[in-house]
Parts: sequence; structure tokens; C-alpha cells
Amino acid sequence: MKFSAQEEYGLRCLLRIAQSNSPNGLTIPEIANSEKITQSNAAKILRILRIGGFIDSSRGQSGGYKLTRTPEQIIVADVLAQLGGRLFESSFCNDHAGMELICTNSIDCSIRSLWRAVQSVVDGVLNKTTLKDLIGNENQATILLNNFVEETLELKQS
Amino acid sequence: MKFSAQEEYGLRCLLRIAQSNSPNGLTIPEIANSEKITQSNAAKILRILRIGGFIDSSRGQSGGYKLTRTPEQIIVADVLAQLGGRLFESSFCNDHAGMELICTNSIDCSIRSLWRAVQSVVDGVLNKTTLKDLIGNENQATILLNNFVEETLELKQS
DNA sequence: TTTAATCTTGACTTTTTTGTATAGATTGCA
DNA sequence: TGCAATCTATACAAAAAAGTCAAGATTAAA
Repeated sequence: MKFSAQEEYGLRCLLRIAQSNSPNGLTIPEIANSEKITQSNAAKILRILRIGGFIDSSRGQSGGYKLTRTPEQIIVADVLAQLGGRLFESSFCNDHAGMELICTNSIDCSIRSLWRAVQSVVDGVLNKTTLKDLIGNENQATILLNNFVEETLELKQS
Repeated sequence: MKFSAQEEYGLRCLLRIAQSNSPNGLTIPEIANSEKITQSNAAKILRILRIGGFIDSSRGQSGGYKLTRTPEQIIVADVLAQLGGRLFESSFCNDHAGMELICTNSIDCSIRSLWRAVQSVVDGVLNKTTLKDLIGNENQATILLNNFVEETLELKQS
């Protein structure tokens, strides 16, 4: 299980833009340079973010990319969903969609319920994390959240 | 973010073996047939599970695959790690490995700490789920665990 | 209006992942 | 022993993901 390259780079580019204080935002060369990727690749990724409504672009001299909203208003889960096509995609057993609680015998549904459990905890973190949480000194928050959940999981187990 | 095909098929094949009550275990044709994959593909995946020490194989007539331990003793996180090469692999910022708590300014470390937060909650579920939890009627457990974590996350947020 | 800086798009190439084929090795049994 | 059932391993092929290239469109400013 892993994040795709596009998810990682996309989120990173978005963070660069969020952290910029230039009035024109950031240009493709600037972003590509900070992230050590080619301009083509940056353009491709920024396109996805623009279509997703996270950034606005303007062309010509003094053009560049800016956030469409404040960092507080951008949810990391939404960003990753846009970059990855979907957040989790469980393949099989679409027969029993919506009735996981009764379908307990097939392997399809065992796996499905496990995938859902994982999806649920990941969403729990990503839906409550905004771009702002990842900027500057605020990223302590995710570490704390992380520790908290670990504790509660252990609690539940004992 | 998603599980690879190998992770999904591997776990599914292992569950088939775990659920079998035949004294010889299951053969490749049987597994391939239940999972609707080719025998070649099943063989490839079963090889990984064998190398990981989750199953034993015996050849010749009356051969097949069996678990090396009871289902209770097989942790889903271990299985997925074997199938996927690793459980999560965060790419960048190896400069600051081990000092995440002080490195708060770079994007590298912001992303890294987010990835770690996600990894932590996923591990929380997968390290506490055994094959037994996924067999028969026991898979309710993962759903309950899931709900529990969701609640605690909401609690923390308010 | 011309130019330079910038974004936009689609096609293409490379790499990685996934899946298949084939030849071989081991075992149990008649 | 010889055969049939089984696993084993490596190389090959197909598909998907990632990354690159090149031509074009828009804009601001000289």
C-alpha cells in the first residue's frame, strides 16, 4: 500500500504554492526547481490541481499559480483524491455493496471489510488535515493526532 | 493511495488456504480457480507467501499449500508487507530521518510527518488484525475497530 | 505591435507493475 | 521404473504509471 508519485508530488507542489508570499504566486520554473522535477512534469501535475479547483493560474508575464482558497480551507483528503483518481479503490465484490454487515462468509467481503476499516482510519486523518496543518510549525498537529490514535487503539485492544 | 494487485490477490489466496479443511491444503489449480486468476499468476503470488514464511508447500501427488501457523498467529500487516515489498514507502527527506520532531520548516518534513501519521493509523489496524479475524463470522471485529477509531478521532477534534 | 514570459495540451517514451508461458524438478504410486 | 500430479523458476509480454517533448495560446509590458 502506498501513495503514488503523482499524489506525493502534487501535494508537495501545492504546499509550495501555499507557502509562497509572492503576490503573483509561483511559476512552473520556480516550482519545478524547488521540487527537483522537470517543468513538463510540474505542468502536468499542476494541471490536475487546477482542474480540481485547488489553484488558479494566470498566463503571460507576471503569471503563475495561486491557491483558490486559504490553506485552512483545503482538505488534504480532497487533494489526494484528485491526484490519485480516487482515495482507495477496492476492486472486488461489488455484489454486496452496502450490506457489509451481513455478508460475512465470502472472502470477497472479508477483504472488503478490511479495506473499509483501513480506508476509514486513513480518511479520519486526511479529512481532518488541512494545508495549513502542514505549513510552518503547525505540522506538529499531525504527529500529535498520530500518537493519540495509537494510544486509543492500544486502549481498545486491552 | 491504494493496495496493489499483488497485495490484494496475495491476501485473498492466503485466506483461501486458511479456510480450507482439506488435509493436504490447496493446490494451485484450486486456488487459481477460486480466485479467477491463471495458475501462473497464482504460482507467482504463492511463491512470495512461501518465501515470507506464511505457507509451506509440498510437491507431487497429494501436494499443495498449507499455513505454517494457525490463522490467529498470522498478522495481516506482515502479509501485506511481504506482498508489497514494504508497508508504505515515503520517498523524500532522508536527511532528517529520526528527527521529525524538530524539523518543521521544510516541505519534505511536512509531507513526511503526514505520511507517518497515516502509516501509524493504518498499522494500528493491520497490526492488530489476524487472518482469523477475516475468516468466517469474525470479520465484524474489523468493522467495530473501525468505528471505534472514527469516534475517537471525532472526539479529539471537538 | 512586437516580444518575452508564461501557461496549455496532446502525443510520445520510459519505467514499473502485472500477468503469461514454458521448461524443469519433486513426489507418490502403480 | 515410469507416469501423472504437483510445485518451481525464469524469461517473456502486456498494461499501467510516470515522465518528457514540442507546438501552441495568452498576457503584460516595452
